[in-house]
Amino acid sequence: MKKIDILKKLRSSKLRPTKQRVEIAKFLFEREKTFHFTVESLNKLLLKKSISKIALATIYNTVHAFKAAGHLSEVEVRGNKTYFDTNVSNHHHFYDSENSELIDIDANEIVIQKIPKAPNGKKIKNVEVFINLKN
Amino acid sequence: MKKIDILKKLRSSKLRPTKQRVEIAKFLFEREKTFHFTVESLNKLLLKKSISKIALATIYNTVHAFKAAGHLSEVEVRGNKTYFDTNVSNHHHFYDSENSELIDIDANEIVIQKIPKAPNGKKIKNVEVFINLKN
DNA sequence: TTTCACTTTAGAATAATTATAAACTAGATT
DNA sequence: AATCTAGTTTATAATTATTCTAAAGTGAAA
Repeated sequence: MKKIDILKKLRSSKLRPTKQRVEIAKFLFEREKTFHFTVESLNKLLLKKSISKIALATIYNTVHAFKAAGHLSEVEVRGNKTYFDTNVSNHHHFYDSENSELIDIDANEIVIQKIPKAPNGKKIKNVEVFINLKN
Repeated sequence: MKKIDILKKLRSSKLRPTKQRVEIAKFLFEREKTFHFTVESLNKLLLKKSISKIALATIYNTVHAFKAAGHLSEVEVRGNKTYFDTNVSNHHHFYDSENSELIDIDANEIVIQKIPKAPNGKKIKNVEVFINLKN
């Protein structure tokens, strides 16, 4: 993803392209593979990579803004920290609790044959499958 | 579940049946349906029900001891608090984010037809399906 | 270039959970 | 039954993740 696209991405989602947002967006979205992270890990990685220090609160703000704009998805994982995923398409996850690692599984890699109907008055929003791993 | 069974349950899992543990165990396990809770909600409910006050730290200790002994399972839910479930059999969940409610789904209510193989050197521990609900 | 709503920032505040260390107790030993 | 001891409870402090606050900074419209 080029710089111009990052700017488009931000503008189209009504996020003013500030220095910090562009820097974080470049770091998150200018990569081939999808990327899983917590705010803490992202902060550490940004500290290593960048010249300018970005406040932790800004990283929280920015990540949540990207999530609200649909550029990041939040992944529920057992544990204390919140994980985010640059893959915002409908998909599933392997979760390796040994090293707290998430691995994406394409939606078409899992086929569900039978599923219960939603309770009274509710509808199914989406289905998420977690395959927990062991050694 | 009778009181004698609670004592057996605790003894068989090498948990000394203290007053607090018996009280919490009775509250959690002497019921028909499975029960979902957070430490906070359990604390509030115990305060209402019981005569004796149990320290919050003891509730954390006890819930984790029950989990370690296999009497409770931990459910991963998006959000800040940790949910526990008195249903320790292999099963799945509806999650209603409107009111943060979990509903059990029996293992045989969901049939998965196709599943990817585990990554190099890893094995599949278990598969958890979350059906997220909307109105 | 001026203006102003939006943003960033450091630090304080909050909330969930875990650690600490002193007092307590179940159950074994005498 | 009295004593002992390792395991347990408790109040409180500490820690950790996250959110709030309010002052200073900044994109971009006019």
